Amino acid sequence: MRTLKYAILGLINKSPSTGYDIFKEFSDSLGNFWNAKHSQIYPELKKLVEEELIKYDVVITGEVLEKKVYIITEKGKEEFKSWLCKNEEIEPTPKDIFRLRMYFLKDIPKERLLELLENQLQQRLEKISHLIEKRNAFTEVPGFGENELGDYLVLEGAIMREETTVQWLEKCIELCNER
Amino acid sequence: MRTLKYAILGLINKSPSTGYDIFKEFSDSLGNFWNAKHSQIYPELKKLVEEELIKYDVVITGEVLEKKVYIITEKGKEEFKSWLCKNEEIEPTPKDIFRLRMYFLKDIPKERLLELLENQLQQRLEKISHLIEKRNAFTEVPGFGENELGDYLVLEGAIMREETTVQWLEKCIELCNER
DNA sequence: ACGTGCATGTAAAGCGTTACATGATTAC
DNA sequence: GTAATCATGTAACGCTTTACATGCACGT
Repeated sequence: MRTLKYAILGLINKSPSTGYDIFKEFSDSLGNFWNAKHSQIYPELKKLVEEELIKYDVVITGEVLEKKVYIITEKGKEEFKSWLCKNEEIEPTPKDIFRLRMYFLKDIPKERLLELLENQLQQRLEKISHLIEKRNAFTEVPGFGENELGDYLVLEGAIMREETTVQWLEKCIELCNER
Repeated sequence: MRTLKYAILGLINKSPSTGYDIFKEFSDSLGNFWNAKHSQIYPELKKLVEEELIKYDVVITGEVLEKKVYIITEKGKEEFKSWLCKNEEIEPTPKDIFRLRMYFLKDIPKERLLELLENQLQQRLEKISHLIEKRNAFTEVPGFGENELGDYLVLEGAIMREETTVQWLEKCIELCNER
């Protein structure tokens, strides 16, 4: 499916980037729905150059450090946009180790079970507060056509998703506390 | 991390199963948070036998068809329960191709964008109705200690997750329709 | 001077999907 | 009879993570 290919192509399409820039973006906002390590990014960039979807300029930082700033080609733009407009089946539900554990909760002692649930809850709450901070950086909701709409929507989606997870965890705690 | 190992171990711990049984369970309720193809299951079963966490009896179905019914060993039970009680960091947000597309929505023509969103919405709604049917099979909410509590909780979690996705899609449609 | 971050790569191992292969059972 | 399902496996490929490897730039 080569999804990483299109994720990278999309980022370079937004603005010229180095491999390291792309890596950073995956730990930032994009991390809410895609990510990759640098060991996957650099070989993929090489491949994209071979396919003539991107090219690069070498830029010097400081005295000698060379970095490759990638830019998208016309061919790359076309291929990216054609991918972007494709329809798709919804994906199978993503794997989730914690839910797998909960499926087997009968074999967890009650006290331990509640500890595990509380711990997850705390971690999720912390994550939400980070996400909300990010949302606060938007002074207002972007309108259609504005650059930031994509960023805003996926951030909003991440917050909604996390809040629902919290509600689910609270429900689990409630049901496990019942007699 | 060997998560598949523990998923399989947990299933065999619940009740003796063949490889095919396990495969079926992954397409059923478990599919909401874990799955595997038979090509991954059979080699894993072999490995678990080598590790002495499970063993099997050969049972004849019909005239000649042999099937291997796996059962968990004491060692297997111990290792499974020890895994089950382990605490864990929350996982990075799962990858989601559709959200990746939405992040880049600026490059999708408005009409096409709305088509894509509506299509996702329909698929999610259908999925929800299947999940709700399954929930209806529970005549009442299982209490703590009952066998079905795990099943119920992860099903409930799946429904909540899907409903939130629908709300998010509706929000996307609304914001993309503005002005 | 030293630590953190910037910057780029390769290698090996693990995980997952698709395809290749085969054959019996059961319900219609 | 024939189609769907039960039943079990291997091989090849692709994607992802962890580890190996190196070195500069910049702020304090």
